[in-house]
Amino acid sequence: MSENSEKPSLPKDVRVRFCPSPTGIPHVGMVRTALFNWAEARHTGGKLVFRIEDTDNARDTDESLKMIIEALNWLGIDWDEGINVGGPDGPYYQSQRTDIYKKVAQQLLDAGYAYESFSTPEETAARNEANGRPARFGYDGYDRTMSEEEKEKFRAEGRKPAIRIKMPDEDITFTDLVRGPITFKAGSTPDYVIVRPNGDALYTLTNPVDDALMNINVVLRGEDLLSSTPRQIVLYDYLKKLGIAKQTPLFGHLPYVMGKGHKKLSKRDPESNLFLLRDRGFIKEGLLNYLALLGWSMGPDKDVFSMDELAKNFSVYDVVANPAHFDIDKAIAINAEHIRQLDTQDFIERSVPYLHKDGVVSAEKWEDLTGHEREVLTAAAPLVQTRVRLLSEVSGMVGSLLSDDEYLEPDEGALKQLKDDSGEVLDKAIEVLEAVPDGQWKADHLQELLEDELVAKAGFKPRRAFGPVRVAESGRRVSPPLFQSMEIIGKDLSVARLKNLRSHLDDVLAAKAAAQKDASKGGKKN
RNA sequence: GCCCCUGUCGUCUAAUGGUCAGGACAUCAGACUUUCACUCUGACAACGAGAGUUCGAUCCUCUCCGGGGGUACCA
Repeated sequence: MSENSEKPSLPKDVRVRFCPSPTGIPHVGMVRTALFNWAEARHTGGKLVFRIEDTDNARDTDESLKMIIEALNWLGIDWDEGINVGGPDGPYYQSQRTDIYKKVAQQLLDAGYAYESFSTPEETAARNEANGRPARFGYDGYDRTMSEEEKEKFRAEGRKPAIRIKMPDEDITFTDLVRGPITFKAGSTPDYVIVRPNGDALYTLTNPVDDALMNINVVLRGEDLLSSTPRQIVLYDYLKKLGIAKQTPLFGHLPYVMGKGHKKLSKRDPESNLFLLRDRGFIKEGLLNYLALLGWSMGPDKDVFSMDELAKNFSVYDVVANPAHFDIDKAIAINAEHIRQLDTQDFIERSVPYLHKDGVVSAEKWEDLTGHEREVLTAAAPLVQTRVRLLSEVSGMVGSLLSDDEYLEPDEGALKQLKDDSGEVLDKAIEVLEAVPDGQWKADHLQELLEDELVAKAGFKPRRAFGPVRVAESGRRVSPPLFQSMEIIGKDLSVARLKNLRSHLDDVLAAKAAAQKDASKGGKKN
């Protein structure tokens, strides 16, 4: 869709990958990376490979791995080769590929592209300091020219070498798919370790080797990996010479997702935790849509779209390079749009787990609900769908409709709706409503009746008239539309609630007055 | 220190060598209304600074400043 003469064009058969390390809980930055890779694959008709980079035993956990897979499944981000689905280049767990890395490291060594390095980090730092270089100068290449005799001496002492890649002394340039041409100056990237002295291959080796073996030709990853690109480019050159890599992939570095202030969204931020967002009531469509907006946009006037539209329109060339802040309010607003777009039945079924968690219904799944629950929810769904922005808000809206309590304790906001004349309002409402024949207990009729009796005849302002009735029926200041609610609740319970609020009214008003007095004293507790 | 990325309303972004610099979220005001929402109307609000190129720069170049990342035997 987009063109950019400064940027290289994509290969015919795009092969992208998503390769997380299974550490910690899935976070939005990770999901956004997965999403863009997915979108690029779907847009171009290419393939998405899903690999797990579990080379860091200390931090990797099975729990994390399960959560990542669950996250992708929930979101509907699917892949073509890799974990669970297999493919021609497996295994797709790096922990099962150690022999491959060992062999490649040896080939690199034999070809002279890599060398054994006996210097410990401490020794390197000490040399830097002794030579007047900052300790952070990095590795100085000391072992590169070490003679065989010296190495032999170290081995005799029982020292084991790390393996380092030789970096050429020249500028390294590549054209980033999102940032354009980037040049790293010669000498700015030291010889780096690919295998630890204990034989463990590091990310620096495993990632490019697997990408090469899995024939990945487009790498879309986080900006944090940008500065490791020059060393990978060098490694690819070596791998190509060894016949291991077909090509150097194209790189595109996606901007960070930032949290508050100028900090990368950290795992401690609750909005970074995918499952917390889901618990909060984000639906996948809304969350994904919002995440796609972080660093990309569909066009001037469109920011609510589906996954299909994303796949149709996405292009890595349109990704912007500057970091984006995660704005929970906008995320919620986008989510609300998607909730409204849901088919009503779909909406209510997706709400059921949240309702169950809040103790509002008897089961986790729609199919397991009672007939009465389903009936009420079906009637209530259209009333609440435009009134919630997150699925977790549904409970508050339908709670009073599903409860069979004959008295609902007014919450704090509801208290404010109750005035000195509320008793008269309730008396009148009870009188009028008790006389309604069962067959006429319908929202329209109730509305007509109460408007007539309370407003027109009794002269109450609508707000003053319906406020107390609402409080009686819902216990809250905010509720779904009153008359429809009363229809759903039914005559007996509706009237019972009115009567009960009426009989509690004096106490409630007294308590309210006391609370106000308290508050005006300074509001300090203890 | 050195290397690299980045800078348009508070936030996400669009567009452009010449426009009133557009939209969305948020905020505020209003309409609708039985509450709250939905919907609609309106308001507020941005090109980090300085040079240079140019008839003209938000856009091109340079410098500075701000922010971020790297400089690991993490990824």
